[in-house]
Amino acid sequence: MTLSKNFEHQINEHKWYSHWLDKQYFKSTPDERTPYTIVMPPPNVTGVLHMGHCLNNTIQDILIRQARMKGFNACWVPGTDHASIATEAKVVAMLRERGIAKSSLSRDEFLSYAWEWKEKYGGIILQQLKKLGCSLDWDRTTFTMDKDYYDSVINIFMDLYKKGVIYRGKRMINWDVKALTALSDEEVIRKETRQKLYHLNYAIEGTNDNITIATVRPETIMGDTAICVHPDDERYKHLHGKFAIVPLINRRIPIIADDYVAMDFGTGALKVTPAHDVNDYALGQKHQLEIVDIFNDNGTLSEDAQIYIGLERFEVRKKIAIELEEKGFLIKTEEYTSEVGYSERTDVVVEPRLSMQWWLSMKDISSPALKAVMEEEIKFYPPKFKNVYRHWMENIKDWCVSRQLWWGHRIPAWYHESGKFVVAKNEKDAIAVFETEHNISNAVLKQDEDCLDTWFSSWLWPFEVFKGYSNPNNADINYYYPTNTLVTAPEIIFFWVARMIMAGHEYMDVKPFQEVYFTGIVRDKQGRKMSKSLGNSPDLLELIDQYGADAARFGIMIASPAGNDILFDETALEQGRNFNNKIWNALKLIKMWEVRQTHEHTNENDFAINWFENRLSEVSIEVEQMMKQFKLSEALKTIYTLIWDDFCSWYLEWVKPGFEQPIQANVYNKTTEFFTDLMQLLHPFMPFISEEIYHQLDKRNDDLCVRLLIEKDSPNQTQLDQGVLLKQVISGIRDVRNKQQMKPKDSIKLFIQTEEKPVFESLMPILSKQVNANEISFANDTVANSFTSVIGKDKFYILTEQPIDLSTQKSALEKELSHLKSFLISVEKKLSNEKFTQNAKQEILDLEYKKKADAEMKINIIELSLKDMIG
RNA sequence: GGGAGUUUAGCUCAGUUGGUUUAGAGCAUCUGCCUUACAAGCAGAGGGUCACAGGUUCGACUCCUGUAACUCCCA
Repeated sequence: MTLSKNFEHQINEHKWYSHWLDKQYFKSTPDERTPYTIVMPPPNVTGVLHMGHCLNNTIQDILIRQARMKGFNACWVPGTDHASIATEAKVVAMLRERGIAKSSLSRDEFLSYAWEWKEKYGGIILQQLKKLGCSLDWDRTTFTMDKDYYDSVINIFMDLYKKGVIYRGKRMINWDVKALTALSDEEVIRKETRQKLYHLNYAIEGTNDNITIATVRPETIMGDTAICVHPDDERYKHLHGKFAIVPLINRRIPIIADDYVAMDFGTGALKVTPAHDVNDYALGQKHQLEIVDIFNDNGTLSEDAQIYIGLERFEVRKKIAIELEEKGFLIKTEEYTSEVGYSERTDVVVEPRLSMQWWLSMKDISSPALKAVMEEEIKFYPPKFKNVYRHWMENIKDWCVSRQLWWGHRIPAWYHESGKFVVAKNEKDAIAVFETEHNISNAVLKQDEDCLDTWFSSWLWPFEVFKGYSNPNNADINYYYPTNTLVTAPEIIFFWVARMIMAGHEYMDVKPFQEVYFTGIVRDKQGRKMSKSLGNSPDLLELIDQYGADAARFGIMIASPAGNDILFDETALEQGRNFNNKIWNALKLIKMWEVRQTHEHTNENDFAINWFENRLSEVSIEVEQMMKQFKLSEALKTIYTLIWDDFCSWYLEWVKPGFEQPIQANVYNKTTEFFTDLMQLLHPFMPFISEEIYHQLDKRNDDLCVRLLIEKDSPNQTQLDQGVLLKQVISGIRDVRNKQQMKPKDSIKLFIQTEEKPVFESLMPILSKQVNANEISFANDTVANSFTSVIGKDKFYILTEQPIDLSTQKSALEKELSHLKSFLISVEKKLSNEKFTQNAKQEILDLEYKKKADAEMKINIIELSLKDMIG
């Protein structure tokens, strides 16, 4: 069978993924083996695959595939998140396109559209993950609104309510005036925004005096209920206890003093609007100020504003500024840049607002979760995130769990027209409880219209995918939980990771995972975060089509050091594709040998085989170590070098027979064995090509995907050192050849002056092949009319037909000599320093003496050579 | 304003408790090669006063202090 020119990724990806599925290699059920479990961070149900998912899921697949090959019962659970805000926003937009307003629909009608949308577009992303080669147990696919999952979310809400940690309260929240919902602090994006700072005059009651305040929100003056100054501010001391008059509406408000005010900002006088600013609210509470809410839900002004009723807030800002100026209240404006909060979902400016919401008290529930991480019961990689986590957990605030949305888990609270309410699983229960509690009959109750925050369902993920709460102590949860590794983005450390740890401790009494690996954030070449709005996120599926899934995996992994952001560059994928090509060509070479085997046996390839065997052990052990520390990028680099340089560039060249010459059968067999081992090392990173090569190399009854990794013995250091020496000598001599502009076809005669003849004897067959020497022998002295090269402690004389130009040689030797001399001086200086010889450890001292001796010897050799040249 | 982090070759990064032949990779660059698996390749080379300024030490990329720039989180 002839092999294609290059690795055909499209055919092979499809072929192998379906084969793996047919064989059910990704399916996991509890058995006697030790489990290795990962739950996938569920992407938004209507999401599409982007670079962040690619990175995240490639890492998980590498870990899972490696675990599978190491004999663990590997289980990787897929699923999707209902993503209440994001999905509802998409459904609303879709309906709007069809000319349907959400407000014209009943809740049930809206939800049927939403489910329709979910059935149509939901889970596309999971299909896309198959293209990447992800080895997920598809039978376990979970959705956060599956029946059991939904019930668990509701039950947990009721349980926490019973425990008294869920409460209802009017609090300052972040209000999204477009989505008409409350946002958690984490859903608010702060952006540097250019604004105007307006200086406004408020008249002091009963005087002709004024006080000037500075504000960026002149449209909120109708909500002002005080003016605040610093108690020590000399400029305003005379005004303490007096009253000011709000312009345009003429409300009388007190002038209060509080050291919260910064004297050096603006005018040092602050207008206080408790209904529309978090800090003002706190100030209002402290000084018992009146609260005047001047906004409607949608960001227009309410009747309480008295003026500009029904107009939009930013429009009012413009208009009121003009009116204030016309009426003489506006003193001046200045440019001012500060951070303003925007909704993560709708990108509108967030309105701080007082609202009745459901809250979860975090103090008690969070303390075991803090402890678990600080005491490394759960390990974070990289560990720097421990600090971030601690800082947040120690300053944790209560969690606003309600959202003014329909798509999600509906809050199980039921209200009576009297305003009293009960929390219950369904209407029947609610009525029963309510009637008993309040001793009435025929109560009519209405369920809360709001939904729970998405994270209030995803914090159950690690156990509820195994139905650990809905069906306690089932076989799966007992076997797979706690899971092993969580791979996620650092951005959601608080949203999700921290809360999963809390839920795990609260409901399973155990941590949800052993370790968390935080990936970097994928950025573009300019370092910008990839996002839809910037349009700088490449189409991953197109890239996979173009370069292949293995190349995409390679490209994203090679550039992603543990915990650092990765700058995505398409050339990395090209590198991955080239790597595929290299591997493929090595296969082609070996397949050419297959048909030309001889059972004649010589030992001229023994060195190459021994060396590579040791090199393979060395690297296998290194890779194993790196993987344990999540140095995946380094592990991949190491394997890449082993395959490209050590295997292809060195080993294969060393054992390669001459043109159309046969290869010894034992060499051929060893070579395919090595290649197999290499593919096994590579498999977790690049599953498709490695599986294909595995089957190309030999007739197999099994698949690489599930082949068990055999632990390697530790390598023989002498063999490895000799390999290094051989490579150095080959490169050194090739360098001379290059510098002398010898053609590859020009052969040379080589003389070696060494104290280690036996070593070089075993290297000779390879050496002659690699530097094109038709004759190699040992010399005890200088060889006339030759080029000299000093490599390590040995001297090489190269004899050619070509006329000799010694000048380049000479200057090279002189350069080397001066380098060695200054090196020697620095070593000698160190050694003559008494304090050094007294304090340094013996092994350090020995090393310095060795450095000195080596340098002296090399200097000696080079000086002799130079002398010969002159002579 | 508070906290965390980063700064090593043109780019992306390694560099383990201070000492490993006066700092290592990959990519890019340069030189020479269509050599028989691979030009998506082969052979070789050049390139860094380790952000800056001090300090501790026999010895600092590594530890300490300060400065600067950038990044992230929180007010």
